[in-house]
Amino acid sequence: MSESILKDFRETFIIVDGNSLMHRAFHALPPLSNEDGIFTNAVFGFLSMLLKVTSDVKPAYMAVAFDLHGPTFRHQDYEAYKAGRKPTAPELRPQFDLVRECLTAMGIRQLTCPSFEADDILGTIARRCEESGISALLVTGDRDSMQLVSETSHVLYTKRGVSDVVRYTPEKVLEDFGVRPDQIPDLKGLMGDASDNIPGVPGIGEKTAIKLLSAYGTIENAFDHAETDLKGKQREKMLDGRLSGLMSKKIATITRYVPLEETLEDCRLGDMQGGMAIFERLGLKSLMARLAHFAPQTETSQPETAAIVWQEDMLLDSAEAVSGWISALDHDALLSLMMQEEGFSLACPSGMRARIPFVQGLLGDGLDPIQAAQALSPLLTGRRTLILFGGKRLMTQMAQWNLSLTAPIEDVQLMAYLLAPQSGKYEAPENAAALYDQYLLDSAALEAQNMMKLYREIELPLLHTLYAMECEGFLVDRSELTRLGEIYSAKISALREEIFALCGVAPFNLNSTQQLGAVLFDALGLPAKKKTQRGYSTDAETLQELSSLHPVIDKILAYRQVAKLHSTYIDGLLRLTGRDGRIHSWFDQTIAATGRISSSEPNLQNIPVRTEMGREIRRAFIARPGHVLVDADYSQIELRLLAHLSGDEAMQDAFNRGQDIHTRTAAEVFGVPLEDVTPQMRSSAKAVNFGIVYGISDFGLANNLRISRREAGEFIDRYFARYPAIRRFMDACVAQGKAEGYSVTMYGRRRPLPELTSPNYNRRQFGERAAMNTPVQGAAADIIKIAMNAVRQKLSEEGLSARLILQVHDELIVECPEQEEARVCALLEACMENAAQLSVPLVADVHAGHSWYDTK
DNA sequence: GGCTTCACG
DNA sequence: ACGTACGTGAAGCCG
Repeated sequence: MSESILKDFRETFIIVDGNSLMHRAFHALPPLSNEDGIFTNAVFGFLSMLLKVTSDVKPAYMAVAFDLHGPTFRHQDYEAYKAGRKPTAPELRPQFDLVRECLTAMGIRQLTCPSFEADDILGTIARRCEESGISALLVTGDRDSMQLVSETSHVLYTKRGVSDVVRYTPEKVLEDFGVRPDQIPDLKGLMGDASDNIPGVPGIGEKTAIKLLSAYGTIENAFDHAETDLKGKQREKMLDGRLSGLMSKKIATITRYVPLEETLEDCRLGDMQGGMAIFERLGLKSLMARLAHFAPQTETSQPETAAIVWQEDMLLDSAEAVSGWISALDHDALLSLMMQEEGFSLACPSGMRARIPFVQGLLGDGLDPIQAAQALSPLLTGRRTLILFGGKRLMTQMAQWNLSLTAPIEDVQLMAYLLAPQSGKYEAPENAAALYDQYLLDSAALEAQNMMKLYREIELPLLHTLYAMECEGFLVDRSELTRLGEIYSAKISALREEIFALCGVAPFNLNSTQQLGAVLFDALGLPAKKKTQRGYSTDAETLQELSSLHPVIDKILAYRQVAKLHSTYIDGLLRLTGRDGRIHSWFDQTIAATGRISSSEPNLQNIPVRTEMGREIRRAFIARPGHVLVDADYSQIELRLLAHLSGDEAMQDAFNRGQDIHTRTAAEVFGVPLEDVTPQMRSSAKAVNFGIVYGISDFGLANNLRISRREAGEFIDRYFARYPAIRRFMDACVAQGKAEGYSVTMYGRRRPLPELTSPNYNRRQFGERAAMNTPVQGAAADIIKIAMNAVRQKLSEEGLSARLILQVHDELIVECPEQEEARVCALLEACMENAAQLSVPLVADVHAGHSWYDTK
């Protein structure tokens, strides 16, 4: 973050939208109050954010802008606007006075102006900074402010809560909004903004608005051309909505000329130590500690963990330049490397940085991506540790260019995932220098959260295990897939004819749930049960209940089943089979919030098995000639973990005796001897066991077992009466989650659970179920990862040519020469069963066969 | 692009 | 009064 500021030696002005950030802070944090019963959550969140930005950016100037109440110039002429305003919560209102008291004590200026809003003040400060050659950083949670972004004025947007921030540059605004910053008011003018009660041009949405603006630049110009250039509905909407659109743009435009008394120099930042006393009074202890870091350093102060001072970027546009730069490197043990669209970026801790831009088009100096990668080969195969972001992706890319990446690596994407496993995408740092900075920060955070071992001993080795699996791939019998496809096609045609005949209507698109709903529930008059957002629900569960009312229902269900098999599995798999006849799926270890691995392009973790027709697909997954597949799956790993983690004696006893857990549960719950358990009883008990692992609710169980909610509740009560330690464990999971804010597995993997403090009942309930499920599902994920790494290592140690080719959550598949079958079966079983030492046996069932189908 | 449906653990 | 079982990915429709 400080990098772009160091580059041009400008001073930075941080201007904060006080109202916006206070609201963000208030809603992001639980309603904490101090010893005196005063609510301080918003004050804490706000100041915490302020100190974070200050330490990251080291600004020369700082000010906080606040709204004054009453109508504003921008909105006064627009009555409807007022209706959209929500009253400030009673717990928040007094915190504004508190935070302003704190800011005053810290020597931070507060800027207000009657009739103007905070973002108008932001606009004014940004303009004045631009005129004075100062960089501005606008801190706000208000997307309207994006129009103020320029080369030297950036917006630090608080996406969610106060810690999740994104820095908006002009490029980033264009990327996210589809228009330049100065076009944001035009965009709002066209598409409107429901949250601000800005109407826009009725009927014009985001996509159309962006299209019009990229063609015409401004909303005015778009209106001028609407009559001649547009046609049909769109032309009509634009002509009708002209006045509303121009008015909307006016409302959305932030003024940059607010009459402020203060000069920029008035806002110069001091050491803020004056805040100490009031922080103490308010009981904000952790802020005191952080504020102390800003105290003027005395000579005896400890050396800080020295931040890197990055040198100028070297531009390397030839193989010779790259070699020269590499040979000039210090003997640093580390080097960070990123491959981006524009080129490679490199940085090492001595401060040296370089870029290798990719040559554009056919002309010009420089290297194309392959040449650049070739020039980097000494590093890629060297002994220096490379710090990467998404190392597996880079290894795959290099392999496509016939290059290898064998150097030891660190993967900051894995670190970021472990630190925040549900944020989904992990934004890549801007360049290798920023990547190195993040590596240092994330390493420290992993240490502090006791996850370094998880990273180093499980996730990082797993990256290589997964890469090897992807390279191996899974051999498929294309002719078998084609043969099945023909059978499915024939069934689809036949079913389609029968369905149209039975319905007595003209052919319609059977794949359209809307058209199907219209036929079943309007034309045929069948009773509609569930509704979806778009009309009737036609899912399998709903249709099943109508089965006895009309013969077409079963045909539709059959059609759906075969159509799914054909489109997703036959067509999908054939399309993704490589030239080597094998399917190379992508395994992603940075997706699932619980720590599971995901598989895509294609997903090999959802190949059908539950119905015979679907299971046939597995006949096409085969071992190569002279080889077999060895398949091993954990038996009830999640329930065994539950028995272990909860310490429940009855459940542990069942596993220690090798009993069928669902039968034993049925015997317990129904109070009958094991041998008297009927299949129905076992099936119900199985549903309860599943429910327990998912975080039980009477509603969910009732739905699943098709019994009343009351009966389901009684069922659960009886279950917990027989397994009391499990209830205690579940309660403890939720309590732990609420106290710490996250769930944790026995290997230290964390999953933040902000839902647990949500004011929304449903979100909170969801949080509780996730708190019960995550320690179990997550630990199972950890254990099979340990097993996978062990399998790779043991196969290598024993010199076997067997290779791991697939993982399906609790199942591993190895392909090996026929003569290795017995050894591999034993090795696989041992690796899986010894992956963890639990208080109950961990059991894996192993089977071999020539196709995946045959291993069952 | 969001919704619906359905495949797996 | 509310409205859900936990975790994923892919295909197809529709506006």
